[in-house]
Amino acid sequence: MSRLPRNFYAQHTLEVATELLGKVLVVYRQGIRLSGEILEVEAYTGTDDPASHAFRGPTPRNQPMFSTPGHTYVYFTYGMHHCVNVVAHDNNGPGAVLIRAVRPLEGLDLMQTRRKNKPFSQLTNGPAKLCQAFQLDRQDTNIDLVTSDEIWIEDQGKRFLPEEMKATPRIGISTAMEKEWRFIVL
DNA sequence: TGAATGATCACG
DNA sequence: GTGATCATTCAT
Repeated sequence: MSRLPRNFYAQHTLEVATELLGKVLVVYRQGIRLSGEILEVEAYTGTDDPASHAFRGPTPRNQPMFSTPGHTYVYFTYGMHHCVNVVAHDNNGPGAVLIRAVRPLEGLDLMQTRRKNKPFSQLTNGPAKLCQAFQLDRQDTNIDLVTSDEIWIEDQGKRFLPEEMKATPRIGISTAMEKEWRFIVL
């Protein structure tokens, strides 16, 4: 159960994205540990990526994407949903990896309550759904996953073979559909 | 297939 | 200040 170190996040955004599959997102609050195995991610970079929030340069919202690798970037969208990213880049940024789905491991009862008693298969199978289950919002943006005592990512030794993973176009975007920067576990 | 629902940002 | 857009979810 080792927490991912800074140098894990300080690699190319695409590299971090694929390596995050199988890692475990942990939120520890009020004595309760919530966790889930990451099964789906998307990479977003900068001026080479029109679909990225950082494409047109830094703004108050996307500022975490330009900061030190290993921070969170949580944004609010569609007037009702939150999504959580991991800041990752090997230069001075920007770059982040959107966590789109996890497999619940710990804290399923609390997750199910927060998800309005949806079946287990639908607790964390979407970027805004998992933020509901883990109760992540804008207060949780720009948190350092390397040093925080509330949010971090662990390597529990899980590895996927190349044939167990797949790259596809990203979901819900209107540009850069040719980039296959969504990575899923089959 | 479309409604919900409001922050964000480019523009001027 | 205004309007188009939005890295989504859910019910119809």
